[in-house]
Amino acid sequence: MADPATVKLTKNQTLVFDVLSEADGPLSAYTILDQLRGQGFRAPLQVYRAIDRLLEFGMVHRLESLNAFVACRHPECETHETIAFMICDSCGRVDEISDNSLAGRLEQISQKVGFNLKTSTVELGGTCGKCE
Amino acid sequence: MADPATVKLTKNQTLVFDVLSEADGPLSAYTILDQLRGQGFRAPLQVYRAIDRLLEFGMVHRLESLNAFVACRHPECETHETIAFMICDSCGRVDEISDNSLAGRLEQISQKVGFNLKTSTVELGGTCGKCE
DNA sequence: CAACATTGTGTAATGGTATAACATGTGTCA
DNA sequence: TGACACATGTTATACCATTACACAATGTTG
Repeated sequence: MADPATVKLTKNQTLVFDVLSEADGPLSAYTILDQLRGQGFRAPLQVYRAIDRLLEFGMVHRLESLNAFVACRHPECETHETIAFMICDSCGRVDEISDNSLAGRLEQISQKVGFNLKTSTVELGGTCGKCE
Repeated sequence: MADPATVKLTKNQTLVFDVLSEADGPLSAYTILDQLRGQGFRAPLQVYRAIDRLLEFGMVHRLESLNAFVACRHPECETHETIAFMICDSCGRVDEISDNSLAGRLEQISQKVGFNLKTSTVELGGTCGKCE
């Protein structure tokens, strides 16, 4: 992802990123909003706009199956095209996984049918080791 | 999926399934509702309830990244645990793919970290061959 | 058949997620 | 300074999904 130290974030982007970074699970936009009311946030759009930029920077990911967002925990990864998430039903913990073999397989599958792959969403549901 | 001929569907379930089967792309619950107003549908819950059962039967799939639903085009597949979708940005066409190697890889990734995999969401975005 | 449980249905209200439209500030640079 | 790009603030609205409650249809089982 983009290095938080090198990307110049605006005030709102910083506030939203900090909330997500300090959370230990995914947060919805409205949860973020509530946590930032003390800092002057008043409308969902303030959150969504910040998130849009953070998504572009690769500093935040969207979990489609939860309608929620997480800070990227994968700092070493500049080319984060294909990321899979493991989402624990039980404790809500989310693990971010970058797997070349998986990425390759998805690319293969696409090429086989002439599909020009741009984005991939891979979200695994289940229970994590700790919760068994 | 469950054989539509062997599963006994209720009236509402049949109506919803037929709308999805005849559509050539994913439909949102509210779009389905609008198409069924002529048949007496008046509230979203009528659609959501039918869809819930159809999802259980495996006759319909939910596309998380679109908040929409498609009829299963994969009749031969009884064990449809792992399905990937290719979604064309341009024409909206959705292709359903069942790939054992992909399913195996996801299971491997999970086992490696002690994650008990139950459900997987794989949705690929891009442009299909025809739209290039 | 009658009593009961189960499941499906109808309706209204509400909650949760996301964007459109428009106005205002703020920094940069010719 | 003026023009521009970009971030922000605010209101309203659209879109997606569920809760709660009442009632009807169906299917057991005695």
